[in-house]
Amino acid sequence: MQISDGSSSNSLVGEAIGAISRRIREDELMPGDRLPSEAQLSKEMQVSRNVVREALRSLDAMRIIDLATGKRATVAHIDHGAMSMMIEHGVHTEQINIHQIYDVRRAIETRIVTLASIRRSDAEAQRILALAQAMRDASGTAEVLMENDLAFHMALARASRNPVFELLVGSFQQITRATWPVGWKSRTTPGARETMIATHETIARAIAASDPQTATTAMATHFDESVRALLQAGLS
Amino acid sequence: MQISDGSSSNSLVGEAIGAISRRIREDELMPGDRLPSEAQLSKEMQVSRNVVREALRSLDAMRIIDLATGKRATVAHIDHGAMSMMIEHGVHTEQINIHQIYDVRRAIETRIVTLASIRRSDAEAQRILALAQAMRDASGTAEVLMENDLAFHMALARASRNPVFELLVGSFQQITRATWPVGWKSRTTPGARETMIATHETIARAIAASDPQTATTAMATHFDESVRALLQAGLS
DNA sequence: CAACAAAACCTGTCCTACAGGTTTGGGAGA
DNA sequence: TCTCCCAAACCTGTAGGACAGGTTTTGTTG
Repeated sequence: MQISDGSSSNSLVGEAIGAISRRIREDELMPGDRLPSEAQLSKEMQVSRNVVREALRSLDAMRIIDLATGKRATVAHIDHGAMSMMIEHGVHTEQINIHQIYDVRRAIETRIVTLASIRRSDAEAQRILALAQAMRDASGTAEVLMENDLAFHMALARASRNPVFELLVGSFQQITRATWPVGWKSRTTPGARETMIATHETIARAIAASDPQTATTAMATHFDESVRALLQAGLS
Repeated sequence: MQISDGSSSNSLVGEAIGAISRRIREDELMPGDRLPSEAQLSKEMQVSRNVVREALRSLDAMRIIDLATGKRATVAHIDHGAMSMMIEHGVHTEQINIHQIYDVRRAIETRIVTLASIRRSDAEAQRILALAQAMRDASGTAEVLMENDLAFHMALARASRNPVFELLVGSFQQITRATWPVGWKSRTTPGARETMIATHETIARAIAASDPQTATTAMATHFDESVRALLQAGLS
């Protein structure tokens, strides 16, 4: 249904999208490399500059290229911006619910900590420990705590050395930001909140100690606990 | 960095993207609902129709809305088209390698079979069994076998009743299509090929028998075996 | 040879025009 | 009154031109 490999849709814009992405592949352009100008593409494919622009916008929306005024389009680095929007759209239109996202995150992040335990650099281990500490330091301010929590999970994904995991964790960040407070508020006792922070510390220490077993178990526990908190808050 | 919640980039198109997605959210439009016409949006936001069109194209590229000639734009159902292209782009530009994708698939699909074993309808169980059988029937023709293999994994994702899993499995389909033959060819002995098909049958039967344990183990084995096959083929 | 300024190039936005789909509303006929 | 059908109104797809700012290239000067 979509473009992908060979040709494309029946519209000129669709064909242009196909032609441009094919060109990126066939010329083996790497991130940062520049594409031809709109005028040149327009001339080459014999379509109006309008069509070229809409095709470039589409590729930009998918984060396949970067657009900037005055400069020519460049091949883009992977980035979760587009996928974030897709996920958010799915949730807002009730095609996805929060539990489904947590289930996916659990599956992904338990694997991530396993890999992170094995592959993390020392600097990454330090940063992860620091973020866990930052969570504890900020335990009084929900918003700061949340941002450190998100950064913590992102740091794990990065330490897994798999950009796809990083992409996925990043994609869920935005929607998590919208629902995180629900889970936090449902942890009414100091003990429940302490446990949540302590679990992050356990994960951080296990990764620093290159102990995948402990790290993975702790992450699984963390998600079990988070889902319970969300359910308790009566979230759909 | 991206739009998402509040406002947006500094370009008119960026603002238009933000305004339109905000409108979808605030008006609580559901998939299939129609958006205002380009002319109307253009008048409302005081920008040229050109800007509106580029914004709509962007949202279409992210599969947030559907565009069709003559008709007004409608809110879209979730679909993996955009993510497929993003993944393919990542692989072609060497930002992602095949092993990383298999690692993610393993993490996701072991969870999928667990869920599918529990949640699958009888019809889904039948279809999954039928696809495993189709793989065996087509074992002589690599291409048909591959398509049935892909359909098999897609059917599992659907039976997990989590649209995010479906989205992810779908997203990896296109790139898998490009690398699947490598793994198949590296299974040089009839025994290796038989094992690969038999594992799918084991998974199918376990799901039909609502046996998550067996299904999950078999899926893990399947991925271990697939990764070994790819390594053996010397794939980067 | 380095620095700078002008020229050439490029993208962002607007406008107008028209070909061909789609939706709608009204009229003809039952 | 209701149904069916067609024409009018509406809408998107594509083209081409124009111009205001950015960015890159180039050529000249110190």
